[in-house]
Amino acid sequence: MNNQFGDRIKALREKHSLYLRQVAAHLQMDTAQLSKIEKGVRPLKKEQIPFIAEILKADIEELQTLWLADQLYTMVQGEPMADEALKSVTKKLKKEK
Amino acid sequence: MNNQFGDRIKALREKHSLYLRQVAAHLQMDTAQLSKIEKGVRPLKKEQIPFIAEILKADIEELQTLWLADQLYTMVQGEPMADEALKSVTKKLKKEK
DNA sequence: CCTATATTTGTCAATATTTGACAAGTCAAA
DNA sequence: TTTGACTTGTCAAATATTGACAAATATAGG
Repeated sequence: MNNQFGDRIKALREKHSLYLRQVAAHLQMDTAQLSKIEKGVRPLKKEQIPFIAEILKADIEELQTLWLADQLYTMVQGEPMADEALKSVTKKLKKEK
Repeated sequence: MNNQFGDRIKALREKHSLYLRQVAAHLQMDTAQLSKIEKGVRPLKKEQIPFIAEILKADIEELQTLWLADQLYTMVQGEPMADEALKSVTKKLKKEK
């Protein structure tokens, strides 16, 4: 499966005993939307990560990583050359730094 | 920059002394479109990779890799957690095999 | 069982994005 | 200065995404 981000924010929300309603309000969306985000049915907007990190008292970078990883995984899954491509991108990033 | 795929198919096309017109016809698109694809302005459809590989006598897997790498790079560029996310996806792929 | 509240799922119009097609432009060689 | 190759710009049509709401389901307390 492939919803690390959603699973994580759901776990954090429950850990803090918050209702969808409360978190959703903080993000200015309705509970239905947030529910779908937790389930991985819909994506959260990148710009909203800091807000959700704030209310869940989570590390922004952790959530950014999970969020990106989900996107990348969706893109490479089932691709025969996934490994090669990932390696190539990693290498290219290193060079640029 | 970020157009390995386009650069490669352009180089191959020139190596074989083919006109845009000829390659485009084989892909059932017009030359303007293919020109943009070579320049990286527009993406080639994934399903078309085998066709372009055929006419350019290229290795399908090579082109698939470049194509995917371009997509991935576009997705991670400028992201602070790009490295972490790439590593995590690579790891996840390994586990699944 | 009934009721209340939380969550999930379905739907759909509005909005945004991508695509395909064509016109018009530049450029280089003859 | 004409011709052919390539590039760029534009725009309507096709697709995809989003936001909002209604309805269904799940869960807990009386």
